Amino acid sequence: MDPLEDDSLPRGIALAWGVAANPQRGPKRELNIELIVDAAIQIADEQGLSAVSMSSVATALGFTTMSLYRYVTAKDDLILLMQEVGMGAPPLSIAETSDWRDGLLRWYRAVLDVFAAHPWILDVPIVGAPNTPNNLAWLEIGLEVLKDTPLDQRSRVAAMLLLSGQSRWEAQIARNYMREGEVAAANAALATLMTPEQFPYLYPAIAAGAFDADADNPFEFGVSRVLDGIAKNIADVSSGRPAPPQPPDPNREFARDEHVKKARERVKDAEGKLRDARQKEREAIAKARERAAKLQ
Amino acid sequence: MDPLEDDSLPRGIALAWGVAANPQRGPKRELNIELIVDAAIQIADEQGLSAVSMSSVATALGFTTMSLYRYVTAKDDLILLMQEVGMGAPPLSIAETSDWRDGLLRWYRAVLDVFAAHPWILDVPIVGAPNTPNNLAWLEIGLEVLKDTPLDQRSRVAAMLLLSGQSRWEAQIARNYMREGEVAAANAALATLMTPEQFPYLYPAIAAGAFDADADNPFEFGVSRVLDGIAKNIADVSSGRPAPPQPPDPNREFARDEHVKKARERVKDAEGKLRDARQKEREAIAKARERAAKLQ
DNA sequence: ACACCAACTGTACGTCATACACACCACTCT
DNA sequence: AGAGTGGTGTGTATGACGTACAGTTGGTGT
Repeated sequence: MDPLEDDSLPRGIALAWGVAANPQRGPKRELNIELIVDAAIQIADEQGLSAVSMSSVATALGFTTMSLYRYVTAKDDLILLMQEVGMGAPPLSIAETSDWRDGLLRWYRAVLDVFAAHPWILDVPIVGAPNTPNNLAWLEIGLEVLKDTPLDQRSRVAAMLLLSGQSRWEAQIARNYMREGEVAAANAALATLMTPEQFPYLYPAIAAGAFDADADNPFEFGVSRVLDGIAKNIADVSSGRPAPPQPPDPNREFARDEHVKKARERVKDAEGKLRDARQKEREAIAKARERAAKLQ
Repeated sequence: MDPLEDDSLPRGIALAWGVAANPQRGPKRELNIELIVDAAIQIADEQGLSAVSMSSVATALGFTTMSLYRYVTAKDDLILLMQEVGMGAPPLSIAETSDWRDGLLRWYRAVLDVFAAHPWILDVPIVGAPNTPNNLAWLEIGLEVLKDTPLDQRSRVAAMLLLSGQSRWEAQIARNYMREGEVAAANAALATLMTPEQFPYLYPAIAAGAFDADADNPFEFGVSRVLDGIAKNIADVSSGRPAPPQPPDPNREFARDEHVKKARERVKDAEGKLRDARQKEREAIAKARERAAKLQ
């Protein structure tokens, strides 16, 4: 019946695109994926992502745990679909402006709204580039906002990626500051632990309340900087000026793989001695224990 | 012996600051926290954070699982300490420049080096504002870099927070693009699924290779924008010009709590009907099943 | 009519974090 | 010196979790 089916695709992705093969034979299905995902989302909304277990979802639906596996190959699939459905489609009003900056700000705020409604989305680990319809739709509408901009394709995508990251980060921070009591307590504890000598620049900042929940701090500091940065890039490009290159990092004169390996080595080396010492300590303990065991 | 002890502090934090109470009585301790944390880090370095279990760490050390609980109240403590130790102290060379922009770039690259060496740090959930020595030291040195800047305390902290977020995000992305084969495969799959009509702006971008692993794309696009944004902010402040306010969002005229609640409601409302429908469907199924059960 | 396969159930397994009870030990106080 | 106490590492147990596997039942294509 369903002409679209593709076994080569991860089941979750296939489901998200609605191209999963649906079998014809056998008893009629009593459940469906939307129902399952929806139940899972409801649980996550109410009790957080960690409360979403195959069993909790199944019981919410009145089925057994294992029945879900007829619709989803693994819990990861379910999580992926939750994220996709939870994000939803971006409000089209985002693109209803001719000012790219206004548009991106709308985009950003819309994303933050989604995160406010479904905070658990922030707990879903990022697996790779977006490849499900709603997630791509968010990217799409962002690119539409940038359409009259002189940026090239790569830069547009990079700009949207940047904004995505910023929105996630901001939402993350906001969530942490949700419980204000904890913040105050943490700040107080911090004050007793850190000394002005240890942290000459940080201490006064905290004393000045820079760590408190946003009082008069310009609320959207982060996005504003990001948008300013994009604006500068746009201005540079449209004035034909090449973006001034960052000063090269002596350790970054390699291809990416190479570089990461290098960095890894450098840090590893730095930690090497300490590690070796501890390894030895560990071995010494192990030996001592063996000896003790033998004696006994 | 240890004059510093504070029961009111979460054990993990106390340990990080080295102010955890160390008991006098009883048999000599065979283990110590550094050893445990170090073993855990080694496991995470080699097999990822998910491979770190109380049992795996204990066996690596040659002790029983439960013995670790004499040093750590819960696995979360261990994770917190792993993060703290994994971050390490920031290289002091970061502040050895009089140019804030250069300094922040060094800061950023140093953080990326750490993430390259310990990718699992990205998997450690952010719990709140940094409150352990090394994490604060990173913030501290960032503030030092900004010391000759006209920014006020809050803005400096906000700027560092922004840069932190960007570095995490960039590292996250970089990690995802590590497995290039997968990326290519995903892009190919995507091409078969999305149509140019559905995604008029995105489709050409992908076709143009905007999704491919960084080829000629300016490598540090994100940071460059962020630094440009901070530069603009600095310029504005030092020229006495007040930062131009973002256009107010009609939904953001409330205090933060209020706003989040509001947003939550809006999205919830939007989804309400769908949800209700599905809830009803679910109930209908449940009833049908009950009836069936009774008949049987 | 029959064969087959699919939908849901039930049970089982391995892993995990962690509670709790033990046996043992060293410092402290008498 | 001897007892008491609170600490050590160990062993066992529990409940939650994801999911493999083996039914049992029921629809559909032949």
